[in-house]
Amino acid sequence: MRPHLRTAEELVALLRARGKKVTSQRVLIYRMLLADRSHPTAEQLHSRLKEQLPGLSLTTVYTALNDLVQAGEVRRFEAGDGSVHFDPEMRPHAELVCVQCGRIDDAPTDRQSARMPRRLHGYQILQRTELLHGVCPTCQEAAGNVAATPHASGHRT
Amino acid sequence: MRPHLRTAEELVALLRARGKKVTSQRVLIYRMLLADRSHPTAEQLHSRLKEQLPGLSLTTVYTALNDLVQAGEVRRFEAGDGSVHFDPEMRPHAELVCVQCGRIDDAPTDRQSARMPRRLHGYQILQRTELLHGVCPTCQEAAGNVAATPHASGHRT
DNA sequence: GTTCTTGCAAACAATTTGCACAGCC
DNA sequence: GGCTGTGCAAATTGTTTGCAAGAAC
Repeated sequence: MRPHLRTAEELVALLRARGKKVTSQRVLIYRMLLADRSHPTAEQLHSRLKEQLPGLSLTTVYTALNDLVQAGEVRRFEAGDGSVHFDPEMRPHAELVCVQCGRIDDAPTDRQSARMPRRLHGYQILQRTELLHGVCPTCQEAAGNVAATPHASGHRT
Repeated sequence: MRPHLRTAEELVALLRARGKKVTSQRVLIYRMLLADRSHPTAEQLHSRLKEQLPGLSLTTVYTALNDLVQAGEVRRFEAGDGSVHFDPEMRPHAELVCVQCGRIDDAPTDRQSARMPRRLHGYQILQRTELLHGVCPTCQEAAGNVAATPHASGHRT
């Protein structure tokens, strides 16, 4: 029992199974998303894809991504500042979002990250999204090693 | 050491401390947000507030909310379908989001919900947001008690 | 051949910005 | 009185929609 799509071939199978057409655009879009671990936005994806397929329209990218999200094969989330990102990794995991540079990493899924109750407070839980906002290593250094070395210095204001 | 604002009076103190002006609008907006556990959007908040203060503009609501978010006194998050919500509860907790009706509840904060690592994967974690997407009790019933009673019936398609 | 997809442009919705006036301090 | 907040309208940004032509089945 496969968890979720991971290869372009599986995408083809999914599209067929859903009565959708397998177009070169969709395959390319999905390939790009799979190969991109940076949690790109629709626009970022589009601009990268245009290099390979100049005629590709943003609309098509949105359509393809939305389809995938609806099919439950791609995760879509907002970083917190309004930017919307896509992630092909559907296994439960947290996203590390840098509030300074906007960079996003997948948090190493260990203990609690794997937990997703089937039911909670009467709700039937289908999916879980965890966002951890903070400062990435790079930005910590850029901000001077001051903040990098936790010396119990109040970080308010 | 208070965790975060909980009363309108504290809001006044915060504004003063930040050199901001205490306007009737801001107090009203914050009061309304505090009294509203439904995780309203800026527009919902605005339309409710207009009943009490007809002249209130949406711009002002946005400004006030953004200020509060920046001050770290209000949480802002996207439900997953594009709608942006605000929540005055800053203590770590998860949001239960109904994918059918859009209703949002706070998940009873127990065990794992309280966990927020200070550091992870090199990141300095500042805030955590957990979204649990699922079907609320009401929508489960509406969809017929079929899905309500887990009988291993595939819920795909 | 029929149906779904693409690409372009227009339509939309949500949020921000510029500016003059009003209100806090 | 000085400075910030408010309200209105216009500007922006991100995403969706309508439609004709093209590709997949």
